[in-house]
Amino acid sequence: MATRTAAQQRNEAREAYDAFMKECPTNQLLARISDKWVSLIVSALGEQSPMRYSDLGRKIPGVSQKMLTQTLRSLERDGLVARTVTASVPVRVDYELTALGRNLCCLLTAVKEWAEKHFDEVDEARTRYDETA
Amino acid sequence: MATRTAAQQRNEAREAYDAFMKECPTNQLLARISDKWVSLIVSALGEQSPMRYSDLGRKIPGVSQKMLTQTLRSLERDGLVARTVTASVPVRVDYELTALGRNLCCLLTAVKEWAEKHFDEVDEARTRYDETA
DNA sequence: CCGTATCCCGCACGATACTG
DNA sequence: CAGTATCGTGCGGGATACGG
Repeated sequence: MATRTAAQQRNEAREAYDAFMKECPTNQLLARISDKWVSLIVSALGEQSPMRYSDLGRKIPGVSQKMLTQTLRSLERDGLVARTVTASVPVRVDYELTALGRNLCCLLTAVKEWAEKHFDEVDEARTRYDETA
Repeated sequence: MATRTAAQQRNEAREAYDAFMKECPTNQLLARISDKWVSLIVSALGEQSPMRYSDLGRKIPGVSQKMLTQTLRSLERDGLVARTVTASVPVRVDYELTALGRNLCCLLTAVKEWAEKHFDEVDEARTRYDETA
């Protein structure tokens, strides 16, 4: 049992690799931002702010309550959006971008505008690709 | 068999609805771009181009063969990257951004740089949030 | 070297129902 | 109105093996 199998060695290598990778914070943050709900919510709040919970739900097509709440919570945790509760009947909750959030929003709306601008080219490329297949 | 069942009609209506109303095509494209593998691959190709398949695999941490191939294919289909096969032994395949891809790349690397720059603030916000909990 | 094909697991996500 | 709680499932995506 002194001998180490190839599988074991591969596993150890993989674990070491994983451990190293977990420490690369930049990619993690990038992956968090590169999420479709994140970009949709942030850009929605960029256009109009503050917005109520239900406003966001109506503005963003196809989002479920769960994902809306979940994403908003994570954005709040990351300090990108601020949540304000107005205790009344019925309760009113507003969301708006923080300074940091507005900062990021510029970049994301730039991406969104890129999508609007170049959609035709992409669509064209797709049909061309599919025809050749 | 000439009659169309109510279920069929409902289905067709639903599909038409989904196709058109679900959300403007812009948001779909935005969702496609807001994918972590997409952003990682595009930004990798932005730094250095052209790159071989295995180079990309080595450069991007934690990507599987499957996701690498899959994402590259979709990017090729969307006209964002170009794939060049050099028939030799062994085969050599190079990937590089198209003009459209380079265009998008500027924006994505801006996002990546944002992530690098503001990571500390985000991390700080997180610990603050977790403490208050 | 550059993939494609296959299996399979976990969890992201949606649907639904319930509270303050 | 603004959420939580719970359950079911589809599919993203990893591991493995094989083909050109």
